[in-house]
Amino acid sequence: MTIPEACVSPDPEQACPISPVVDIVFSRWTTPILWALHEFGRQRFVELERRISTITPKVLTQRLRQLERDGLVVRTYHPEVPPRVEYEISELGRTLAPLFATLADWSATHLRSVDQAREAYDAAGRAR
Amino acid sequence: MTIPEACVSPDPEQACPISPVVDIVFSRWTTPILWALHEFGRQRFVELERRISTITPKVLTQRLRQLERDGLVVRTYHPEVPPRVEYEISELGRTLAPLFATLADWSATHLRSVDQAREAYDAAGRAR
DNA sequence: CTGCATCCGTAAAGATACTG
DNA sequence: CAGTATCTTTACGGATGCAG
Repeated sequence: MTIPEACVSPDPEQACPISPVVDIVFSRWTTPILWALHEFGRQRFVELERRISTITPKVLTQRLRQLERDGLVVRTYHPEVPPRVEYEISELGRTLAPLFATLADWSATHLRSVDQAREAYDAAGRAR
Repeated sequence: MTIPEACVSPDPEQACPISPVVDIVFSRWTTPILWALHEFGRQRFVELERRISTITPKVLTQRLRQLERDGLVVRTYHPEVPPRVEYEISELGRTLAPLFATLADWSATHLRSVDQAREAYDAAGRAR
């Protein structure tokens, strides 16, 4: 595991009170994972792996551990043969829903503008 | 510039409609930069550098370019001696304000829970 | 099945020094 | 002042193999 406290900002909070949250909620792969768990409910490791098709098991494990440690995801181990592990969003994780909704709203409204800005920027760059 | 389309998710959107926005708004250093510009208005490169004290000029340049390309920040170059460059939030960037507010709210309400979850997790880990 | 361990390549971040 | 050039370091992510 290479992420635990490494993702804690050293000082940027000084200039930005929301940096800590960003590190927790928006580090790599966390949104797809949380979204999948939120949309499709409790599910097993392989299901998540299949849903987020480009993630590797190693990284998926890392991120799930991180999310579990942060209390956003609950991991349930069933000592059977073969073993079965299920993941689900925690109560704390569920409190992120309005945040994600706001984000989806902004996306629907303004994402196109970003694309246009990029095109304009790139076009101007080529002209120079 | 080493970031442009490299930060574009290859597929995760498939499993998460908000991934694109996350890549744009919450990549490294972007929130401190946007926050500083939002809080203190238009300012020069050095001012930003001093405010976000741990960022290096190289990375600050990279991120500002990225934000400019995405249309979230406006860069104004004054051809004087010595040169003067000013950065400010764009109109599009300003539309992020409610999003940041929601984030700050969540932080105020739930950040403590995350800390507690971490402590509990680490304590249990040591016990094992 | 679920994961952990390891090695490895790439690429972003960081530190430092230097120009127009 | 506003960056750029260069080098070093670190982390990420892929591939493989193996254990419970």
